[in-house]
Amino acid sequence: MSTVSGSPAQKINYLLNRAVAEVIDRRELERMLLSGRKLRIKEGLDPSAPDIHLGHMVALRKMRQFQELGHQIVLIVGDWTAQIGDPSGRSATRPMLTAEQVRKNAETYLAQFFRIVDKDKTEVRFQSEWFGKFDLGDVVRLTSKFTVAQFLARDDFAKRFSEGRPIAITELLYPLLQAYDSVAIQADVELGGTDQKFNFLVGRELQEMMGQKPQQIFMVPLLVGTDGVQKMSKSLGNYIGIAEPPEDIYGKTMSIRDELIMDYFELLTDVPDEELEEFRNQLKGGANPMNLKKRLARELVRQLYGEEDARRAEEHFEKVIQKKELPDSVRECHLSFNALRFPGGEIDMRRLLRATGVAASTSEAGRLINQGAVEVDGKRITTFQCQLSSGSIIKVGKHRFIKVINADNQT
RNA sequence: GGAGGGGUGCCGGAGUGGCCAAUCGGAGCAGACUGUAAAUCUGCCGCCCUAAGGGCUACGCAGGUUCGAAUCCUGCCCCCUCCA
Repeated sequence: MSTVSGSPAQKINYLLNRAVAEVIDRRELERMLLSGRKLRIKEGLDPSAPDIHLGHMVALRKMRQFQELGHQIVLIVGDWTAQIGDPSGRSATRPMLTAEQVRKNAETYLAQFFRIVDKDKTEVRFQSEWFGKFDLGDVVRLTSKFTVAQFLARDDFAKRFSEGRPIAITELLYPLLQAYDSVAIQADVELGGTDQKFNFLVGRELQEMMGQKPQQIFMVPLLVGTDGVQKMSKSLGNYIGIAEPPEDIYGKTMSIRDELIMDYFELLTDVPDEELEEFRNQLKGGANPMNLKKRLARELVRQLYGEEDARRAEEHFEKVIQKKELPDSVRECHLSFNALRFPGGEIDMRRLLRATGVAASTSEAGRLINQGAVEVDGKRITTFQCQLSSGSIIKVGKHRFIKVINADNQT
């Protein structure tokens, strides 16, 4: 994991300026950081989407920086709010989760979370610690502090309301619960994406109402996903997961559109600002963006896996994608050739592709073959039947490879 | 409590008795072009069958009418809007 070197003052400066969208209240936070007091930095975990991707990483890196300055991360597992489904930035109601799903998701999430954030400087808390004791009276007291108009001020609520689309009552509850979390753990700072601004602000208000000092709000920019349009999110499928294999992280990074390169550098790496400026000039000067993108891809894999894996991922990319050579290792599939033969004795490639899992169905496999997407040992096939020897390499599309081994011979 | 509208493939959204495995758009996949970029163009985009061709499922659920239903009828479930 990367560490920014320098004096505490320099680190604070970096923390407050690099990859930051908005801080409320900035002056106050700066003062608190300089005071030397150990701050409690709150971060919410939404256990409905267990996989962490680069979009989350922007905030996770910030947490890491806070930790390096000696502060305490308090990670809240939203086991209650997950049952509601956070409506932030969405226009549709989300399905509720069962307690069991939440627990399982949280486990996966934490394992990934601690690849970036220091576990020893993190306090993990479950909402059920406090909401489990809530009774109706508490709920009434909590809800009575705010008005519908206040909540309708929130962008997505306002939009849905005016468009006549449904807003579940529980969704209005969401910001309240999240706000109460801040009270429960006495947060000094809450950290997250800009789409959370409303919820964060409710937290501030509620803390003040309940006699606490209102938390400072630290918002990081939202990372645009691999589609180049919408924010990175799992449900949109435009994400790069931090737990994906190095080659995939590298490869997916290479396929982002050029316009995103600098954003990614700024939000996801510690490449110094001066160097980024230089990159921008290079791009303006007509340099091939691919080279910068390779640097970016390397940086990302290095952060998540280390130098050695970054180098290997790059080699893999150059070899397989750029030079169109075979990868070093190809997934092997052992299967009975005889079970896949036509009466004439040749192999039915459609059934083989399905059996190996490359295609979801025989029909799909047939389509792939008809479209010229399938190569056997470097030769494109155009018919379903094929003479195949054990150990053949099959390539489907641009980057799917399998090696088929005839299991008939081995028994 | 009253009135009205609606549930279609991954999503949006046409279709109101046969020409519907279902127009179109998006997503996705593949091919061409490339820098595995983007954009663009082309094709595919339910499942199964030895590709032509055929079969089987499918339009909220369950029945029914009909030679024939996503389309008509009955019941049920669910959703939305407006009035109170």
